[in-house]
Amino acid sequence: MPNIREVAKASGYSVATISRVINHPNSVSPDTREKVFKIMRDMEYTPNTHARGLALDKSNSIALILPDVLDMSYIKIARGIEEIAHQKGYFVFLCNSENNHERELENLDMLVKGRRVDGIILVNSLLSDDELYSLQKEKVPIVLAGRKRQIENTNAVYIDYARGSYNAAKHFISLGYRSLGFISNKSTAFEDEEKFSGFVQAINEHSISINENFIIEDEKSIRGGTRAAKKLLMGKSLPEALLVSCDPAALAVLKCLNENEIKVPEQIAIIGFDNVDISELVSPRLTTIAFPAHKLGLLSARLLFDDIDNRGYESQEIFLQTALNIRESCGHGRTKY
Amino acid sequence: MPNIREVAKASGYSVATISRVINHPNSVSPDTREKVFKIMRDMEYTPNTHARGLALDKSNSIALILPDVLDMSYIKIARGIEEIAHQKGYFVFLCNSENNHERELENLDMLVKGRRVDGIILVNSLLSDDELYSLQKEKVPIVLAGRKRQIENTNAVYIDYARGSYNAAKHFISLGYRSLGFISNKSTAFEDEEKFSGFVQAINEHSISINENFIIEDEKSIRGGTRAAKKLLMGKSLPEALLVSCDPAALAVLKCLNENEIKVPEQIAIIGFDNVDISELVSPRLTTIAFPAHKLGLLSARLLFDDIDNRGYESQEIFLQTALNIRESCGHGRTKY
DNA sequence: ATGAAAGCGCTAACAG
DNA sequence: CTGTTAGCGCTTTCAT
Repeated sequence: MPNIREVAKASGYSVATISRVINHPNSVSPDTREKVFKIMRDMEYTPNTHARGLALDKSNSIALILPDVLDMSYIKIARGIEEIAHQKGYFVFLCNSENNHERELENLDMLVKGRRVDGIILVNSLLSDDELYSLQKEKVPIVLAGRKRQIENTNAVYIDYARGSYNAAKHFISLGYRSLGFISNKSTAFEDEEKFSGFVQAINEHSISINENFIIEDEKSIRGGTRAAKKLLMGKSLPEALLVSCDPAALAVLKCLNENEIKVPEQIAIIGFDNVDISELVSPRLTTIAFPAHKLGLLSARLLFDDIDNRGYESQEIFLQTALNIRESCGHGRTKY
Repeated sequence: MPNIREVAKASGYSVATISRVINHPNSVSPDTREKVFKIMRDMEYTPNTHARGLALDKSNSIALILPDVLDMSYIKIARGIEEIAHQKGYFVFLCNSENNHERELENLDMLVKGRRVDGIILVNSLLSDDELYSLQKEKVPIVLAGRKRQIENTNAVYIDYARGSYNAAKHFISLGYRSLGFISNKSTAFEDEEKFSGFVQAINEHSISINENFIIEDEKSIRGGTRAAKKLLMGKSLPEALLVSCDPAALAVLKCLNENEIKVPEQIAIIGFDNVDISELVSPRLTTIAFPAHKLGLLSARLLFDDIDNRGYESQEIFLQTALNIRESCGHGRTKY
């Protein structure tokens, strides 16, 4: 693997000139430029990123920190980010924080101080305000994805989860349901609190009372959904309508209800969250709250690169809304009572 | 952000000593070791990876190249890899080749020559033997995941896709089905050829003839499955049993059949591929060919790190078998005829 | 057990 | 437009 000195030697130019054609091609005569490019191609020269990184204190890479790599919604976000990064010639470090606060912090430290990433996208981060502040002090561009910005001067692309479940609950209410249940994800994530709060808000606006037996918390997964459904079925009565914080769990609930010969939506209406691909393939087709995950990724990345390319820009906060995908499981079209 | 010189100054030791406590803690007196560690902690010192990478020609990072980040099976692989890498203190570059040969090559070049990754895991790679050879010449540890090794001296963890569909087809045949169909993924991927070849082999062993109308190729997705199902339904007759190369497509086929009031498995039996989580939540529950994606990731990573830590080891080839998850859609338990 | 200094490959002054 | 060179932060001989 040749280095810049060998390219210089082979081309008859100096090291500085080679460096120039790489970094400022216009500052060099067209003639030398072409010659040098040709030689670089012939020798299959690729600049060493470590050397360049050391000299410029820049890595041409960004970090993406996800709470859970196996969650399809996060993956869609990742995809959007990778797309933009690739366009810009950046590579992305994939970090799975496993919803673990400590691990997120530890990774961040290595990434920022050690690897000198040029930017960071934190998806549904667990960081406290203080931690965010000290990250800011490192002067590395950040964007908070999925989470409302709580501190000044930071880019954020926020998904209005609360509004999403608010709308879903409202939809239930408008269809005449008065007894509502909620299955939430067991986690400390900000996102999950929000989902619940939107639900509660809708309920309060209609002075409907909440039956605590219909509020169940379990793992964000198929298993969690199954367990929650079983718990629900053990009670004396069922809610008329049920909002489930994630589609996989919602699908599991659907399945469980089906096995117990409880008709959806006739006996109990259901709405899920996330619009997982499969949700329209089940029967009844699952009504779900969709959020633009891919777009979230794209926007987060753009915001980040705006900041990287042009530090000092004013930071932005973008709100993204969810959409209620009305299908069959919510009993839309039923006669109100 | 302090550098090693400042730590040296603050501690009263030389730069060399600081470096030693970081890299060879035993080559230094216990006393200084403790002192220096403390100072490093106090100053929140983290070594600069670029400088270290430059000096050692090592990056403490590996590259993971995937054909499609949005495919759940690949993600499970990625997860396994990330787990091991994190344990070893490595970071992973996530690269989406988008099933694009050119892009895979280009990324590889930057990654190996530019970023000096310490190892590469190629999942279902599109690389030709020649390309693989020249990669080998760069002396960077490689493991081929998902794909049979075709060149000498390279680590590979291979999934026997062919055997998977062979077994599925055999299962169909043992249940008495004689008219079989196959919906395959439209792609140039090695994996997809294999799936088909296993199917063909099973058929040939029983001198069943193949009806070309029942062999359909479409996109590896829900949409592809839907289109394929429609095409099938437009024909005069339906096969008795259908093998579908991926679960999302299989689920779409199920749905489509259901809408057309064709009973599965009574009128047509179905087996999918990949064991997507949701496949056991639909009705009828989807029989599917599962492969150990997470394990594949784990093993690939271990093989890679064995090679990184100890170059010169003999390379290994590991075969992983699929498992036929028999559920309802294949008509298992029906009376043979 | 510790220190001094060369060198990893590249970029950006600075000088011509 | 091009060349010379210091220096980025770290590791590792080579001394002591």
